Amino acid sequence: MTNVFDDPRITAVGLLFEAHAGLSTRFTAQLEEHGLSAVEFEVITRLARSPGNQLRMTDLAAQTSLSTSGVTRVVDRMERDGLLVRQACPSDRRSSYAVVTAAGMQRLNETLPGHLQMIEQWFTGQLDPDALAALLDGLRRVRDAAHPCATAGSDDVSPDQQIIASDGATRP
Amino acid sequence: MTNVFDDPRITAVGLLFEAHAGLSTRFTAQLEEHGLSAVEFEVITRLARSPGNQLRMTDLAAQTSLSTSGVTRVVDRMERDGLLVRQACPSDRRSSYAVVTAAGMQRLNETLPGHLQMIEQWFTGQLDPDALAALLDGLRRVRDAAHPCATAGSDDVSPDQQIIASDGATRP
DNA sequence: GCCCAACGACTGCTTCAGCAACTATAACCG
DNA sequence: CGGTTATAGTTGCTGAAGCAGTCGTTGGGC
Repeated sequence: MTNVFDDPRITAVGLLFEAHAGLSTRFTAQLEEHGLSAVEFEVITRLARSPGNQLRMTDLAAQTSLSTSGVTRVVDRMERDGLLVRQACPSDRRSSYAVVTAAGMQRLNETLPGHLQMIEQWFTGQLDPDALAALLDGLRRVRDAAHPCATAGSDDVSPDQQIIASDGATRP
Repeated sequence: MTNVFDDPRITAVGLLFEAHAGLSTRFTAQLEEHGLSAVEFEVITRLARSPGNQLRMTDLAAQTSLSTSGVTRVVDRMERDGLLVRQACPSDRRSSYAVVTAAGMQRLNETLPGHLQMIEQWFTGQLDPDALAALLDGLRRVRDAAHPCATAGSDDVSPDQQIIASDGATRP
Protein backbone atom coordinates (compact mmCIF):
# COMPACT_ATOMS: atom_id res chain seq x y z
CA MET A 1 0.00 0.00 0.00
CA THR A 2 2.82 2.41 -0.68
CA ASN A 3 1.59 4.68 -3.39
CA VAL A 4 1.42 8.35 -4.12
CA PHE A 5 -1.78 8.88 -2.22
CA ASP A 6 -0.32 7.91 1.13
CA ASP A 7 1.16 11.27 1.84
CA PRO A 8 1.75 12.00 5.53
CA ARG A 9 -0.19 15.22 5.10
CA ILE A 10 -3.24 13.35 3.93
CA THR A 11 -2.82 11.00 6.85
CA ALA A 12 -2.72 13.93 9.24
CA VAL A 13 -5.95 15.33 7.92
CA GLY A 14 -7.46 11.87 7.99
CA LEU A 15 -6.67 11.55 11.67
CA LEU A 16 -8.26 14.86 12.52
CA PHE A 17 -11.34 14.17 10.43
CA GLU A 18 -11.79 10.63 11.70
CA ALA A 19 -11.39 11.75 15.29
CA HIS A 20 -14.03 14.37 14.65
CA ALA A 21 -16.36 11.92 12.96
CA GLY A 22 -15.95 9.41 15.74
CA LEU A 23 -16.64 11.87 18.52
CA SER A 24 -19.48 13.33 16.54
CA THR A 25 -21.17 9.96 16.27
CA ARG A 26 -20.75 9.21 19.96
CA PHE A 27 -22.06 12.57 21.01
CA THR A 28 -25.00 12.49 18.65
CA ALA A 29 -26.09 9.17 20.07
CA GLN A 30 -26.04 10.45 23.64
CA LEU A 31 -27.67 13.76 22.78
CA GLU A 32 -30.59 12.20 21.01
CA GLU A 33 -31.36 10.21 24.13
CA HIS A 34 -32.32 13.60 25.46
CA GLY A 35 -34.15 14.62 22.32
CA LEU A 36 -31.51 16.99 21.01
CA SER A 37 -29.67 16.95 17.72
CA ALA A 38 -26.05 17.99 17.62
CA VAL A 39 -26.99 21.29 16.06
CA GLU A 40 -29.67 21.96 18.63
CA PHE A 41 -27.23 21.21 21.41
CA GLU A 42 -24.70 23.60 19.95
CA VAL A 43 -27.33 26.29 19.64
CA ILE A 44 -28.65 25.95 23.15
CA THR A 45 -25.14 25.79 24.61
CA ARG A 46 -24.06 28.93 22.82
CA LEU A 47 -27.16 30.71 24.01
CA ALA A 48 -26.85 29.45 27.57
CA ARG A 49 -23.36 30.78 27.90
CA SER A 50 -24.26 34.20 26.55
CA PRO A 51 -25.42 37.04 28.77
CA GLY A 52 -29.14 36.73 29.42
CA ASN A 53 -29.20 33.30 27.78
CA GLN A 54 -29.90 35.02 24.49
CA LEU A 55 -28.30 36.03 21.23
CA ARG A 56 -29.43 37.79 18.10
CA MET A 57 -30.12 35.40 15.24
CA THR A 58 -27.20 36.68 13.22
CA ASP A 59 -24.75 36.37 16.08
CA LEU A 60 -25.98 32.88 16.72
CA ALA A 61 -25.33 32.02 13.10
CA ALA A 62 -21.82 33.46 13.33
CA GLN A 63 -21.05 31.33 16.38
CA THR A 64 -22.35 28.11 14.93
CA SER A 65 -21.71 26.21 11.78
CA LEU A 66 -24.98 27.43 10.32
CA SER A 67 -26.04 30.04 7.83
CA THR A 68 -28.63 32.57 8.87
CA SER A 69 -31.37 30.66 7.12
CA GLY A 70 -30.21 27.54 8.89
CA VAL A 71 -30.54 29.35 12.19
CA THR A 72 -34.04 30.52 11.30
CA ARG A 73 -35.16 26.94 10.87
CA VAL A 74 -33.38 25.45 13.88
CA VAL A 75 -34.88 28.14 16.06
CA ASP A 76 -38.25 27.41 14.45
CA ARG A 77 -38.02 23.80 15.53
CA MET A 78 -36.69 24.56 18.99
CA GLU A 79 -39.33 27.20 19.53
CA ARG A 80 -41.97 24.70 18.49
CA ASP A 81 -40.51 22.29 21.05
CA GLY A 82 -40.57 24.95 23.75
CA LEU A 83 -36.81 25.14 24.25
CA LEU A 84 -36.44 28.68 22.95
CA VAL A 85 -38.52 31.74 22.25
CA ARG A 86 -37.96 34.62 19.88
CA GLN A 87 -37.96 38.04 21.46
CA ALA A 88 -38.10 41.35 19.65
CA CYS A 89 -35.06 43.56 20.03
CA PRO A 90 -36.21 46.89 21.52
CA SER A 91 -33.47 48.98 19.92
CA ASP A 92 -33.57 47.51 16.41
CA ARG A 93 -36.82 46.27 15.03
CA ARG A 94 -35.07 44.22 12.37
CA SER A 95 -33.36 42.05 14.96
CA SER A 96 -34.79 39.41 17.18
CA TYR A 97 -33.25 37.47 20.00
CA ALA A 98 -33.39 33.76 20.51
CA VAL A 99 -33.82 33.23 24.25
CA VAL A 100 -33.58 29.97 26.13
CA THR A 101 -36.73 29.12 28.06
CA ALA A 102 -36.82 27.53 31.49
CA ALA A 103 -37.69 24.27 29.79
CA GLY A 104 -34.68 24.73 27.53
CA MET A 105 -32.37 25.29 30.48
CA GLN A 106 -33.77 22.27 32.19
CA ARG A 107 -33.24 20.14 29.10
CA LEU A 108 -29.68 21.36 28.87
CA ASN A 109 -29.03 20.60 32.52
CA GLU A 110 -30.38 17.10 32.05
CA THR A 111 -28.19 16.56 29.03
CA LEU A 112 -24.94 18.11 30.12
CA PRO A 113 -23.64 15.67 32.75
CA GLY A 114 -23.91 12.75 30.37
CA HIS A 115 -22.34 14.78 27.64
CA LEU A 116 -19.37 15.73 29.78
CA GLN A 117 -18.98 12.12 30.69
CA MET A 118 -18.89 11.18 27.02
CA ILE A 119 -16.20 13.76 26.38
CA GLU A 120 -14.11 12.32 29.16
CA GLN A 121 -14.67 8.79 28.06
CA TRP A 122 -13.84 9.21 24.41
CA PHE A 123 -11.62 12.26 24.29
CA THR A 124 -9.96 13.93 27.26
CA GLY A 125 -9.75 10.74 29.30
CA GLN A 126 -7.83 8.99 26.55
CA LEU A 127 -4.73 11.08 27.17
CA ASP A 128 -2.61 11.98 30.13
CA PRO A 129 -2.65 15.69 31.05
CA ASP A 130 0.56 16.59 29.21
CA ALA A 131 -0.47 14.89 26.02
CA LEU A 132 -3.90 16.49 26.25
CA ALA A 133 -2.36 19.91 26.72
CA ALA A 134 -0.13 19.37 23.72
CA LEU A 135 -3.08 18.23 21.64
CA LEU A 136 -5.18 21.20 22.61
CA ASP A 137 -2.33 23.57 21.98
CA GLY A 138 -1.89 22.22 18.49
CA LEU A 139 -5.59 22.32 17.81
CA ARG A 140 -5.80 25.89 19.01
CA ARG A 141 -3.16 26.97 16.55
CA VAL A 142 -4.78 25.16 13.67
CA ARG A 143 -8.15 26.55 14.66
CA ASP A 144 -6.84 30.08 14.86
CA ALA A 145 -5.32 29.74 11.43
CA ALA A 146 -8.11 28.01 9.60
CA HIS A 147 -11.37 28.79 11.30
CA PRO A 148 -13.51 30.90 9.05
CA CYS A 149 -14.68 33.82 11.12
CA ALA A 150 -17.21 34.81 8.53
CA THR A 151 -19.51 31.87 8.15
CA ALA A 152 -22.43 34.21 7.90
CA GLY A 153 -22.39 37.30 5.76
CA SER A 154 -19.34 38.40 3.87
CA ASP A 155 -17.03 36.07 2.02
CA ASP A 156 -14.04 37.27 3.95
CA VAL A 157 -13.39 38.65 7.38
CA SER A 158 -14.79 42.07 7.90
CA PRO A 159 -12.79 44.13 10.37
CA ASP A 160 -15.49 44.82 12.91
CA GLN A 161 -16.73 41.31 13.15
CA GLN A 162 -16.27 39.71 16.53
CA ILE A 163 -16.50 36.01 17.08
CA ILE A 164 -16.52 34.38 20.45
CA ALA A 165 -14.62 31.17 19.93
CA SER A 166 -15.21 28.04 21.91
CA ASP A 167 -12.41 28.87 24.29
CA GLY A 168 -13.81 32.31 25.01
CA ALA A 169 -11.20 34.16 23.00
CA THR A 170 -12.53 37.10 21.08
CA ARG A 171 -10.98 37.49 17.68
CA PRO A 172 -11.38 40.07 14.96
CA MET B 1 -18.29 34.86 31.05
CA THR B 2 -17.52 32.44 33.87
CA ASN B 3 -20.50 30.17 34.13
CA VAL B 4 -21.25 26.50 34.32
CA PHE B 5 -21.13 26.01 30.58
CA ASP B 6 -17.49 26.97 30.26
CA ASP B 7 -16.18 23.60 31.20
CA PRO B 8 -12.66 22.85 29.94
CA ARG B 9 -13.97 19.66 28.43
CA ILE B 10 -16.47 21.56 26.33
CA THR B 11 -13.70 23.89 25.32
CA ALA B 12 -11.56 20.96 24.24
CA VAL B 13 -14.29 19.57 22.04
CA GLY B 14 -14.93 23.04 20.70
CA LEU B 15 -11.33 23.35 19.61
CA LEU B 16 -11.36 20.04 17.80
CA PHE B 17 -14.67 20.75 16.11
CA GLU B 18 -13.75 24.28 15.12
CA ALA B 19 -10.42 23.15 13.74
CA HIS B 20 -12.27 20.56 11.72
CA ALA B 21 -14.86 23.03 10.51
CA GLY B 22 -12.21 25.54 9.53
CA LEU B 23 -10.12 23.07 7.58
CA SER B 24 -13.23 21.62 6.04
CA THR B 25 -14.26 25.01 4.70
CA ARG B 26 -10.80 25.75 3.29
CA PHE B 27 -10.53 22.38 1.63
CA THR B 28 -14.02 22.49 0.21
CA ALA B 29 -13.29 25.80 -1.44
CA GLN B 30 -10.15 24.50 -3.12
CA LEU B 31 -11.71 21.20 -4.14
CA GLU B 32 -14.65 22.78 -5.83
CA GLU B 33 -12.29 24.76 -8.02
CA HIS B 34 -11.61 21.36 -9.50
CA GLY B 35 -15.26 20.37 -9.58
CA LEU B 36 -15.13 17.99 -6.63
CA SER B 37 -17.11 18.05 -3.43
CA ALA B 38 -15.46 16.98 -0.20
CA VAL B 39 -17.30 13.69 -0.27
CA GLU B 40 -16.36 13.02 -3.87
CA PHE B 41 -12.75 13.74 -3.09
CA GLU B 42 -12.79 11.36 -0.17
CA VAL B 43 -14.37 8.69 -2.32
CA ILE B 44 -11.95 9.01 -5.19
CA THR B 45 -8.96 9.14 -2.83
CA ARG B 46 -10.02 6.01 -1.03
CA LEU B 47 -10.50 4.23 -4.31
CA ALA B 48 -7.22 5.47 -5.77
CA ARG B 49 -5.24 4.12 -2.90
CA SER B 50 -6.89 0.72 -3.02
CA PRO B 51 -5.54 -2.13 -5.13
CA GLY B 52 -6.80 -1.82 -8.68
CA ASN B 53 -8.22 1.62 -7.94
CA GLN B 54 -11.44 -0.07 -6.95
CA LEU B 55 -13.53 -1.07 -3.98
CA ARG B 56 -16.84 -2.79 -3.46
CA MET B 57 -19.65 -0.40 -2.68
CA THR B 58 -20.03 -1.68 0.85
CA ASP B 59 -16.33 -1.40 1.61
CA LEU B 60 -16.33 2.10 0.24
CA ALA B 61 -19.17 2.97 2.58
CA ALA B 62 -17.29 1.52 5.53
CA GLN B 63 -14.22 3.61 4.73
CA THR B 64 -16.08 6.85 4.30
CA SER B 65 -18.52 8.77 6.40
CA LEU B 66 -21.39 7.57 4.24
CA SER B 67 -24.09 4.98 4.50
CA THR B 68 -24.45 2.45 1.71
CA SER B 69 -27.31 4.39 0.20
CA GLY B 70 -25.17 7.51 0.35
CA VAL B 71 -22.45 5.69 -1.55
CA THR B 72 -24.93 4.53 -4.17
CA ARG B 73 -25.84 8.12 -4.92
CA VAL B 74 -22.34 9.59 -4.82
CA VAL B 75 -21.17 6.90 -7.20
CA ASP B 76 -24.21 7.66 -9.37
CA ARG B 77 -23.12 11.27 -9.68
CA MET B 78 -19.47 10.49 -10.21
CA GLU B 79 -20.29 7.85 -12.78
CA ARG B 80 -22.45 10.38 -14.58
CA ASP B 81 -19.48 12.76 -14.53
CA GLY B 82 -17.18 10.10 -15.91
CA LEU B 83 -14.93 9.86 -12.87
CA LEU B 84 -15.90 6.33 -11.92
CA VAL B 85 -17.57 3.29 -13.40
CA ARG B 86 -19.38 0.42 -11.77
CA GLN B 87 -18.03 -3.01 -12.56
CA ALA B 88 -19.70 -6.30 -11.81
CA CYS B 89 -17.92 -8.53 -9.34
CA PRO B 90 -17.20 -11.85 -11.08
CA SER B 91 -17.26 -13.95 -7.93
CA ASP B 92 -20.38 -12.49 -6.31
CA ARG B 93 -23.17 -11.21 -8.47
CA ARG B 94 -24.61 -9.15 -5.61
CA SER B 95 -21.51 -7.00 -5.35
CA SER B 96 -20.24 -4.38 -7.69
CA TYR B 97 -17.03 -2.47 -7.72
CA ALA B 98 -16.61 1.25 -8.08
CA VAL B 99 -13.55 1.76 -10.27
CA VAL B 100 -11.75 5.01 -10.95
CA THR B 101 -11.59 5.85 -14.64
CA ALA B 102 -8.61 7.42 -16.38
CA ALA B 103 -10.49 10.71 -16.30
CA GLY B 104 -11.01 10.24 -12.59
CA MET B 105 -7.32 9.65 -11.98
CA GLN B 106 -6.48 12.68 -14.03
CA ARG B 107 -8.92 14.81 -12.07
CA LEU B 108 -7.40 13.56 -8.85
CA ASN B 109 -3.89 14.31 -10.03
CA GLU B 110 -4.93 17.81 -10.99
CA THR B 111 -6.51 18.37 -7.62
CA LEU B 112 -3.99 16.79 -5.31
CA PRO B 113 -1.05 19.23 -5.44
CA GLY B 114 -3.24 22.16 -4.51
CA HIS B 115 -4.90 20.14 -1.82
CA LEU B 116 -1.59 19.16 -0.25
CA GLN B 117 -0.58 22.77 -0.35
CA MET B 118 -3.75 23.73 1.51
CA ILE B 119 -3.03 21.13 4.16
CA GLU B 120 0.42 22.54 4.66
CA GLN B 121 -0.79 26.10 4.69
CA TRP B 122 -3.59 25.67 7.19
CA PHE B 123 -2.64 22.62 9.17
CA THR B 124 0.75 20.93 9.20
CA GLY B 125 2.66 24.10 8.41
CA GLN B 126 1.17 25.86 11.42
CA LEU B 127 3.20 23.75 13.83
CA ASP B 128 6.82 22.82 14.27
CA PRO B 129 7.58 19.12 13.77
CA ASP B 130 7.52 18.20 17.46
CA ALA B 131 4.22 19.92 18.10
CA LEU B 132 2.76 18.33 15.00
CA ALA B 133 3.90 14.90 16.09
CA ALA B 134 2.33 15.45 19.51
CA LEU B 135 -0.89 16.61 17.93
CA LEU B 136 -1.07 13.64 15.61
CA ASP B 137 -0.26 11.26 18.40
CA GLY B 138 -3.10 12.62 20.48
CA LEU B 139 -5.48 12.54 17.56
CA ARG B 140 -4.55 8.97 16.79
CA ARG B 141 -5.43 7.89 20.28
CA VAL B 142 -8.73 9.71 20.25
CA ARG B 143 -9.50 8.34 16.81
CA ASP B 144 -8.71 4.79 17.84
CA ALA B 145 -10.99 5.14 20.84
CA ALA B 146 -13.90 6.93 19.29
CA HIS B 147 -14.01 6.13 15.61
CA PRO B 148 -17.02 4.03 14.84
CA CYS B 149 -15.82 1.13 12.78
CA ALA B 150 -19.34 0.21 11.83
CA THR B 151 -20.78 3.21 10.10
CA ALA B 152 -22.45 0.91 7.64
CA GLY B 153 -24.26 -2.18 8.69
CA SER B 154 -24.41 -3.30 12.29
CA ASP B 155 -24.90 -0.97 15.21
CA ASP B 156 -21.79 -2.19 16.92
CA VAL B 157 -18.49 -3.64 15.87
CA SER B 158 -18.75 -7.06 14.38
CA PRO B 159 -15.61 -9.16 14.89
CA ASP B 160 -14.80 -9.90 11.27
CA GLN B 161 -15.13 -6.36 10.05
CA GLN B 162 -11.95 -4.82 8.76
CA ILE B 163 -11.48 -1.12 8.36
CA ILE B 164 -8.55 0.49 6.68
CA ALA B 165 -8.06 3.69 8.60
CA SER B 166 -6.60 6.82 7.14
CA ASP B 167 -3.15 5.96 8.42
CA GLY B 168 -3.25 2.54 6.80
CA ALA B 169 -3.75 0.67 10.04
CA THR B 170 -6.11 -2.26 9.79
CA ARG B 171 -8.30 -2.61 12.82
CA PRO B 172 -10.91 -5.21 13.79
C1' DG C 1 -31.26 -30.55 -3.58
C1' DC C 2 -34.18 -27.28 -0.77
C1' DC C 3 -35.22 -23.78 2.27
C1' DC C 4 -34.28 -19.86 4.93
C1' DA C 5 -31.41 -16.44 6.93
C1' DA C 6 -27.87 -13.13 5.69
C1' DC C 7 -25.99 -10.02 2.52
C1' DG C 8 -25.20 -6.33 -1.28
C1' DA C 9 -27.11 -2.81 -3.79
C1' DC C 10 -30.73 0.20 -4.92
C1' DT C 11 -35.05 3.26 -4.33
C1' DG C 12 -38.97 6.07 -1.96
C1' DC C 13 -39.56 9.03 1.51
C1' DT C 14 -38.23 12.40 4.77
C1' DT C 15 -35.26 15.76 6.99
C1' DC C 16 -32.02 19.17 6.89
C1' DA C 17 -29.01 22.88 5.18
C1' DG C 18 -27.60 26.40 1.83
C1' DC C 19 -28.41 29.88 -1.85
C1' DA C 20 -30.86 33.41 -3.71
C1' DA C 21 -34.76 36.29 -3.67
C1' DC C 22 -37.74 39.11 -0.85
C1' DT C 23 -39.56 42.28 2.98
C1' DA C 24 -38.91 45.37 6.57
C1' DT C 25 -36.06 48.36 9.03
C1' DA C 26 -31.98 51.23 9.81
C1' DA C 27 -28.31 54.33 8.55
C1' DC C 28 -26.10 57.40 5.74
C1' DC C 29 -25.72 61.56 2.89
C1' DG C 30 -26.79 65.09 -0.05
C1' DC D 1 -36.36 65.58 4.62
C1' DG D 2 -36.00 62.00 0.42
C1' DG D 3 -33.46 58.60 -1.69
C1' DT D 4 -29.98 55.20 -1.76
C1' DT D 5 -27.58 51.58 0.46
C1' DA D 6 -26.79 48.15 4.00
C1' DT D 7 -28.53 45.00 7.42
C1' DA D 8 -31.78 41.31 9.93
C1' DG D 9 -34.59 37.86 9.24
C1' DT D 10 -37.55 34.80 6.56
C1' DT D 11 -38.99 31.80 2.60
C1' DG D 12 -39.02 28.99 -2.00
C1' DC D 13 -36.34 25.98 -4.14
C1' DT D 14 -32.73 22.63 -4.63
C1' DG D 15 -29.38 19.04 -3.51
C1' DA D 16 -27.55 15.83 -0.30
C1' DA D 17 -27.87 12.14 3.09
C1' DG D 18 -30.11 8.64 6.14
C1' DC D 19 -33.67 5.08 7.19
C1' DA D 20 -36.52 1.59 6.01
C1' DG D 21 -38.18 -1.38 2.65
C1' DT D 22 -37.30 -4.11 -1.75
C1' DC D 23 -35.11 -7.33 -4.97
C1' DG D 24 -31.81 -10.45 -6.38
C1' DT D 25 -28.01 -13.44 -4.73
C1' DT D 26 -25.50 -16.37 -1.66
C1' DG D 27 -24.48 -19.89 1.62
C1' DG D 28 -25.40 -22.86 5.46
C1' DG D 29 -28.27 -26.52 7.69
C1' DC D 30 -30.71 -30.51 6.94
